[in-house]
Amino acid sequence: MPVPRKKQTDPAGASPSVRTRRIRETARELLGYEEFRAGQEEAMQSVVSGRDTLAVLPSGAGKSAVYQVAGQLVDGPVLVVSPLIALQRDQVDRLDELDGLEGRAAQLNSALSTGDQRAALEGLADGTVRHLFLAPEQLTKPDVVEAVARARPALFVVDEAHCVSAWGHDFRPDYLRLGGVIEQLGHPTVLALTATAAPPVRAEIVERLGMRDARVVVAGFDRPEIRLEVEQHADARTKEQAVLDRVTELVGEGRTPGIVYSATRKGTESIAAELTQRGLRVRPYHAGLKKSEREDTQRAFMDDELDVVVATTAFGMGIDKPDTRFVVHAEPADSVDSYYQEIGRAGRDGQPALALLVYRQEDLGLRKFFAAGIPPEEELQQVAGLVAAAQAAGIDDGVDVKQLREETGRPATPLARDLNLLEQVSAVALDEEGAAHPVEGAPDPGDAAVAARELAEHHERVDQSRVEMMRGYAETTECRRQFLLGYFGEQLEQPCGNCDNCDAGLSQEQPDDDETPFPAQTPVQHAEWGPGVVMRVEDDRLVVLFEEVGYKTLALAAVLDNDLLERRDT
DNA sequence: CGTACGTTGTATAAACAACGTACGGTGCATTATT
Repeated sequence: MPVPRKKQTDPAGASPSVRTRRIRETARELLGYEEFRAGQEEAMQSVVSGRDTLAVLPSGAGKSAVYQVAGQLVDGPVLVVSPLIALQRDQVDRLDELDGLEGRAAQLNSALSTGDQRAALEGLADGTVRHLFLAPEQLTKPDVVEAVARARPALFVVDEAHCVSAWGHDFRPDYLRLGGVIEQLGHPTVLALTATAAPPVRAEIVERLGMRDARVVVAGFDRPEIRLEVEQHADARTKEQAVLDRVTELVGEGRTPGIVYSATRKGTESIAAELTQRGLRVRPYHAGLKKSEREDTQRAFMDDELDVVVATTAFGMGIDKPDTRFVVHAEPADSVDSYYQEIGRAGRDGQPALALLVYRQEDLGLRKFFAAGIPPEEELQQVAGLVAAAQAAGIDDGVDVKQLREETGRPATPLARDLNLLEQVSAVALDEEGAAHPVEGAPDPGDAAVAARELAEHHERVDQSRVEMMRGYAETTECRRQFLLGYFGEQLEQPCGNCDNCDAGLSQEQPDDDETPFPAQTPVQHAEWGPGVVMRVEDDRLVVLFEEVGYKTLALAAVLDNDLLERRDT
């Protein structure tokens, strides 16, 4: 039986000063906070006042505290969408340790017995569960959505919200369905949390989640304690040798532990083997290893039993070891966003740390390959056709991924991606249960497939341009920190003095706004590429982020000589 | 997109080019067997 909910005592209209007091009291009582870190209180204020909020807070800045505290002050349970089961478990454990919250947090995922899954939803219904953690995939199940809706959640949290943008398009398409779920739940207050999101990623999160009048809180991005270095190599063998030598040297100096990122599973194995040979305490880590092995490696890393973990991107989210002293990349990341996320795992204790990229231009090729992925037009046409056919056959329930899987023999993930694409070009409509229905006036399946493919091509262009920005970072001759911060829309006035380019005396001061025709953040228009925003100004080059084609680097002389850019009013 | 690795072709033969092909990351949930 649902317990009648308490009358709301702190309506959205409560005065800011009352809110401030209650937030501070709760933070002190619950977490022992005497003061807040940058952005925390502002985000809590915004959420408690009932406003949709995107908080971009640096790693380790206590993002969870925002929903832990705000969750106590809102009128209803809190749903937390979290990408990994391991993360859900950690968060539940952490909440369990807090005074007065024992047993009030639960997770819902396939690692639980059916009995425990049912218990979680029952706890939500009777009010004993205050925080429920789940992955987006759970919210495609009608009975889960129904149970959640009945509990009338007051706050819908999307943790690691950059996943919406990074994974939604293909890898985990259910991330794109969250906006619909939020609507179906009557639009509780939405809180999106992430450590790393460049301006276009922020915009995409807000749009995809259907956030209304979103308050965007961005706290200081800079991590001055992380020294930035790039070592260039032409030859593959020399490059691997450099990785081994630099890591051995760091470990020899006692600057441990560290993480080495490699783009492939094979790479992690071979680097780990070589380093072991040199007497280092090393283990590889990637998604192809046994679960028990992965867990033990992570535990060993946390318990200081290892000098180095050599890993693919599988090692990351949820790893919080503040005294990590270095992050070395044997290959570039697929974007500056990912790179910053990965190096951000070093030096969280505020002590000096090193982020070293050992770079070969050719290694970007693998990233470009991963960034490519346009579904075949025939497949899109077939899916669109099957949806239309179901209508013609008088089946009113629509077509869901399960049926499509049976009829096409294809795996669920690409089919869900296809439906997302077709929905975005208004060829089908997805209902609350994720089933596809034909749309009135929809293009025929052939035209729909063409439009959907074009949309996928657009994503691919943008993703490829993000890889190009990674090249930009690796190859820039100016201050690397200015480059990184500029990418995230923050300007650093002076060269940082803590990167290899600054040491070499290559860095220059950013030109003043009146010294350059297109200062950073200027909205511009390009004849071919359309509207964009200047992200970065170098001596003789501009980096512009275009809405349609992503990041482009332009020679300033060519821009001026040929009038390539116009200022745009916003 | 780039690399590793296997096959073909060359034609005093062995070694080596030239070509073709397969492969590469992230996790949820679900299902069928032990």
